[in-house]
Amino acid sequence: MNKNNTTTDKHRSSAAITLDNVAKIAGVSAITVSRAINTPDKVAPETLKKVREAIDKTGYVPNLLAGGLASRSSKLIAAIVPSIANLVYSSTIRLFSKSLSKAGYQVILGDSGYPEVLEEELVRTILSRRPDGIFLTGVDHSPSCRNLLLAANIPIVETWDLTPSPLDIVVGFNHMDVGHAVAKFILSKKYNKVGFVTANDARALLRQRSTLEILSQSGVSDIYATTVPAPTSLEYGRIGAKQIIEEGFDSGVIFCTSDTLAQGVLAEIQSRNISIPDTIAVIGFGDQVFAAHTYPALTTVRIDRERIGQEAADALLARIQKRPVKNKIIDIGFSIIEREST
Amino acid sequence: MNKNNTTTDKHRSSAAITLDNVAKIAGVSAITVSRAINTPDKVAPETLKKVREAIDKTGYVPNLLAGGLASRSSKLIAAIVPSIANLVYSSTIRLFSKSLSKAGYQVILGDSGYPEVLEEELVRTILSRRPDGIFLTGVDHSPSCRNLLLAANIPIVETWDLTPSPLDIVVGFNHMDVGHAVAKFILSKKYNKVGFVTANDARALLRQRSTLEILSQSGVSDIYATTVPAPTSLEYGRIGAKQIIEEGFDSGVIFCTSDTLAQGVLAEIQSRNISIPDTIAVIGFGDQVFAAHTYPALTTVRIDRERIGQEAADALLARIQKRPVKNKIIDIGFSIIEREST
DNA sequence: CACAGAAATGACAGCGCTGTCACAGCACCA
DNA sequence: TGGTGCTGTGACAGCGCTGTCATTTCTGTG
Repeated sequence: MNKNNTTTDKHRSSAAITLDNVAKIAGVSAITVSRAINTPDKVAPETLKKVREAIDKTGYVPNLLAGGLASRSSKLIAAIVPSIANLVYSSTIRLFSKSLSKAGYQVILGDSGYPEVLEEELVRTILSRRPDGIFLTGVDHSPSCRNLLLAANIPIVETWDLTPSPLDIVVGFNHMDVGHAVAKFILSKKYNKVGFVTANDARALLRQRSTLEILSQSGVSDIYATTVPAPTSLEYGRIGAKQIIEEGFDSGVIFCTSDTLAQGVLAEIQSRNISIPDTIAVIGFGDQVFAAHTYPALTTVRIDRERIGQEAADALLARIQKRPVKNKIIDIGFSIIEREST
Repeated sequence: MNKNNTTTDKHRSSAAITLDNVAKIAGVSAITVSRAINTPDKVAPETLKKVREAIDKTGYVPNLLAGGLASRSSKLIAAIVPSIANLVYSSTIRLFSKSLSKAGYQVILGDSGYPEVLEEELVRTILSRRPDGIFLTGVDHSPSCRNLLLAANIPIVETWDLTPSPLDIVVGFNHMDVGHAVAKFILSKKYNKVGFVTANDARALLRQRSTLEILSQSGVSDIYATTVPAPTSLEYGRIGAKQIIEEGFDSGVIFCTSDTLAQGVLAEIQSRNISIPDTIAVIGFGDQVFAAHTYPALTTVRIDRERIGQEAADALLARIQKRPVKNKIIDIGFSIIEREST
């Protein structure tokens, strides 16, 4: 309330504490305070002590807007995800943030899940903060976005998918391979009919299509499929299951493109008093934390979401610190986890 | 690749496009470009057109670090939440971000859910970005945090709880009232035994305690309670239910401090082939999107999480724009939604 | 037709920090 | 004893933008 304004000089009001104030109090120059904060090993121990005391006394909080402008490094990493309210992405982002914060970077999130906001607009907004790197979900971007992104001249990591020609680095897995693997799993179990509850999302649809591909090659033709809106929810899982059951699906296996959908499918089946997995089996996707604990426990495709975040952070840091990046294409793979629902 | 660097003047490399570049191309001064971007109605239509063309041609993206430094307004709002991977908070944050982005503000998230990171440290980091306002979850902050926050001299909104003495503004509901209301609901249903699966979190514990208070006043003494770690998960719901059932709880109602826990409780009960709600009834908390669609549909306490985000954004904007704030304490209330699980 | 007042534009300084270069002081070795 | 190289510190300019005030041009009115 009162210990501000050492110099009531200017017409601008309520002077916040600046580097200069701290420097004056510590009896050193501003640049020394800067070094004491950012590269303390380049400052003599006694000087450091004086500076630290001055900082404590004043309650100085550095201004990273100014720092970023001067150093041309904002210490900000942008991440664009389809929805922060989707657990699928949040566990990845959580590890991503955590790894980066250890290195002194902060993550700023952009939510691309609002159809009314153009992706390009979002990217512009984000880039105006001058992030030192950017995390993207997916590998499909509009040409204008690609241009913006490339012009920004910062490290980029695309995630959740794979492409032979990433903008910079890509960390993900092959959705077609997932589809094929699930198809083989289904075939090995000799289910007579196969149902699909698929979210209306490019990657989910690809997984479904590639499952179907192998299935029809192998002569499995009793297929019941429905597409539900993205993002997935338990409700849409129930609706999807209801649909295919009413179309005549009465036994076999249902492959859902997310564990959340699968959870809804389980509920719908149970509400009809149909036994799982004896009459209808269910396969999810993602291996969310809850998948192992539903009743019955869910057979699903495990994706190491945390690892995506970790690898993305590592790759970005390597690029930023101009260390060599071993691999521009990082495939984290997947595995089928068999539990009680099949 | 080539249309950069109009002036290869300095030793600094790879010149990005700046306001000055755009101004030169448009044949106006830098400040006019600034106005064309920020206050277009103060610029003549023809000038605006010229400037817009120059911006399009160059692909100029404003630098908000510089802008924020000069204008002393970062257009950034900080939000501190226990975990971005928790849907309870993410739906609030989503609406909060959305409302603010319409007004030209961006939200930067801080995750306070890592016990190894001190809250004070988090707040410092966030404040170093010079946000124009801050969103806090909960009303309990360490004294050092309060000081930091107050010294920042920016609008603050605390959420998810109520207090007679907010730092600035508070948007939430009364957890004790929730407990009382649930107790009355339980009494009205005449359950003989009451179980609690409670997350180890201050607000959840308060809800449980206040439920218990009314219950014991009314002579209900057959109580089975267990506390599970926060954040809540389906798994802990199952574990909690298992515990109280093994302690002898065989009929009545279980009140869970989150819908996620309740979902786990449902699963555990079903896995034991106990009928819901005839033998054991279940009450959740939060009314998450899935609550209406579980099997059986979950009776729960509805909290309008989106409204918390909306009101918080509105209040913050009012403060920032120096409009009067009608109410510093905003109680959004709650309601009990009765479904099939009771 | 002169002049007040609004509308449109520009010049300039400075927001708070850091990169760069310069320099003082000191230990060490031939 | 002089030079070499290191450590610690400071002066200075400038990052890219906007607040402020000054200036010019364009209305409309009596």
